Amino acid sequence: MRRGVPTIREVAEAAGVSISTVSNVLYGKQGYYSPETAERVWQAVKNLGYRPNHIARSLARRRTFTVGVVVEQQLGNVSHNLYFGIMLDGILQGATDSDYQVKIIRVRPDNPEQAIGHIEDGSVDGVVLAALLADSPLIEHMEQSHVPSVVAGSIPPHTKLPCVDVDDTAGMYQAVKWLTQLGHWRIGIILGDLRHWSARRRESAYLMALRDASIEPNPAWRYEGNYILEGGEAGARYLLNTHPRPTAIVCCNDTMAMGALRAIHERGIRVPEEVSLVGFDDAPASAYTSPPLTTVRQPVFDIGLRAAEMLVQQIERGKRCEHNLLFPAELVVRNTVAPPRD
Amino acid sequence: MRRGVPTIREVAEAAGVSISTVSNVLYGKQGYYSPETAERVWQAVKNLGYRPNHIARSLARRRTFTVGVVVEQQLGNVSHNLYFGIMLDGILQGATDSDYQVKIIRVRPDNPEQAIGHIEDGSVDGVVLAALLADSPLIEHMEQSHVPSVVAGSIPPHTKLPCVDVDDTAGMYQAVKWLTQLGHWRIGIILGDLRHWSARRRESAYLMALRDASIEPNPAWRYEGNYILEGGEAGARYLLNTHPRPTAIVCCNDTMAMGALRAIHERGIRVPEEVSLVGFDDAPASAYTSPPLTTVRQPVFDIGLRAAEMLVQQIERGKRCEHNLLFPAELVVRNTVAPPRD
DNA sequence: CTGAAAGCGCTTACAG
DNA sequence: CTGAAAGCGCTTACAG
Repeated sequence: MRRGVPTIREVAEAAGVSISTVSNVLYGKQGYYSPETAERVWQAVKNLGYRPNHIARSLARRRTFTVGVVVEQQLGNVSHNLYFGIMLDGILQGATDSDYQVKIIRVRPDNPEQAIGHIEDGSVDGVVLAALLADSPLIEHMEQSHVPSVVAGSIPPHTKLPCVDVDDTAGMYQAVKWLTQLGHWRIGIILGDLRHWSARRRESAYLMALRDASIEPNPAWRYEGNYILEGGEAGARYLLNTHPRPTAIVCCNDTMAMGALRAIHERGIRVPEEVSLVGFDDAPASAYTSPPLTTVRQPVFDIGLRAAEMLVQQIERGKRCEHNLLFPAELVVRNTVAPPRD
Repeated sequence: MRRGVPTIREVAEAAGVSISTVSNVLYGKQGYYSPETAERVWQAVKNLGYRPNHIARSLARRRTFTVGVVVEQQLGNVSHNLYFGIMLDGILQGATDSDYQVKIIRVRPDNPEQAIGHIEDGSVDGVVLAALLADSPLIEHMEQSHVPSVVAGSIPPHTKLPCVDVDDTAGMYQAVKWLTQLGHWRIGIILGDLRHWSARRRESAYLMALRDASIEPNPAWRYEGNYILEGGEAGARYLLNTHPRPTAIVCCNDTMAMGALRAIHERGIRVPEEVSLVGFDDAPASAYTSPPLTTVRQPVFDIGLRAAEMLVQQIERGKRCEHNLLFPAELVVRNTVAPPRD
């Protein structure tokens, strides 16, 4: 395996210098070598097709220049939602801009210890914890850990770790408040997976907005979803069977709103004339549903990007970033909301 | 950075044995140590919270137990399509099942050399090339490389590298043939990004199916798309403005079909009564469009999974796998296709 | 400006 | 069964 790959030693021999010198010119250390030496070294590098071994370099420097992205292995994450892909893209951008590579660390629900092993085994300089579950032991672990971390796409209430996320409380509050101002008071909700902080926070914001409008929340209009299409569909079916049924339904992400839309169509109910619908995320597809979905936008790519940047800073400055970063949510008005008819 | 992390030396001291012995018990080498020794070592490991350093281990063994996933940084990949997320999930599964970690290697169109550097710098034992562009220098490079690789989600015509993908030629052929059998002959196509082999192959299959039905392809009914929503929308707008317009439109992926659906609705044209529509992928959302999308299913997760498995085998057996793996495509009939009316 | 040497934290023959 | 030693491919003071 990997036979015949040239090492720094062979470069040194070919250039007729020591390996220290090769290393120095590779690093461009000013004042450590003459121009002629550099020239010979670069020639040898080129002739041999030499590339520094990243592993050896990492061991010697005790820095790997790679960050880990830790993500739960489960529904609603990678495979069922563009959310994770977009965030990963942002993280990739932020990391590679600083010349870090990225490794995926997947945590299996039944075996978080394995993930911890991969975080602590020296193979990454830091990790971004992506949309972790509320009961994940990872966050408590990372608070004690020597390896730097930042939390992205979720804000555990009491953590000391730096977090970057959307202000979903404000976003959801605004959306529900707007519905109430339009005259809706029978407002149903299809919740996200409540193991996520985001889902819990969005429910709280919904309740707060109702209370502030002096509307008593009706438990019959509350459905526990899971952030995926099927959950949205089932949720809408359920809500549409309540009596009286809601005049508006808020979904805690757009994927569920798409599922809900299908169930609503199936019943022959018109959106927004007979029922209003609002989502959360502003996923790419949300402008393409019919009718186009009114939703709350969050900057998922930027969340990933900034999380990676904060992590890199933390790694390089050697101390923890003290502030959280909360992006504002933005209400995106399209065509699924209208005042109630009755 | 990472101060205070215990090393094998400290474990050895705590257990009162040599580091070789520690290493041997860690590896469980039969017959290399007494039960009592093992006991003392494990105690020390536990007390100190020792974890073997993965980098040091990699250097010593010249094996990193990590595979790279190389993916183009660009539209239509990660952020715009669930395709990549699902494939990544499959790769993750396949890799972690064999205790490999995975690193993302992103190739920037303007700088493929950088990606090659990350492949060849010893930080991965092998790579899966995910949905590479046809003109990517990566595949030619990997054919010469010492590092094992498998191509996933694309089949470059003449490569010696093992490939795993769907048989999209058969899938597309079947779909178009079916349309012709229903009586369609004005069949438009919204192509994928033609820099992908998949897009080219699907076009060929479309043409082949037309020819086999003695239908002359009309260049006016051919639109070059890009695998994303906007392209599908623009493509449908274009096709609906041709005279006469197609009675059926085939989209080279579901994401574009969703875009097309929107443009069609916007024009007040009914699907499938006035125009039939077929997609490709069977993305999760495709059962949720209205009407639900008829499409060609490909097993994206399994493509990723098997690609990773083949790669691991190649790494461990030390020799290249000789056969490609072509999953059958399956026509999924939902509600967007009907016989033409005229 | 240059190079010998120690060291990064492991593994792996090898000798005993 | 056990340990001293060499080695993996680099980097980094340090002496000259």
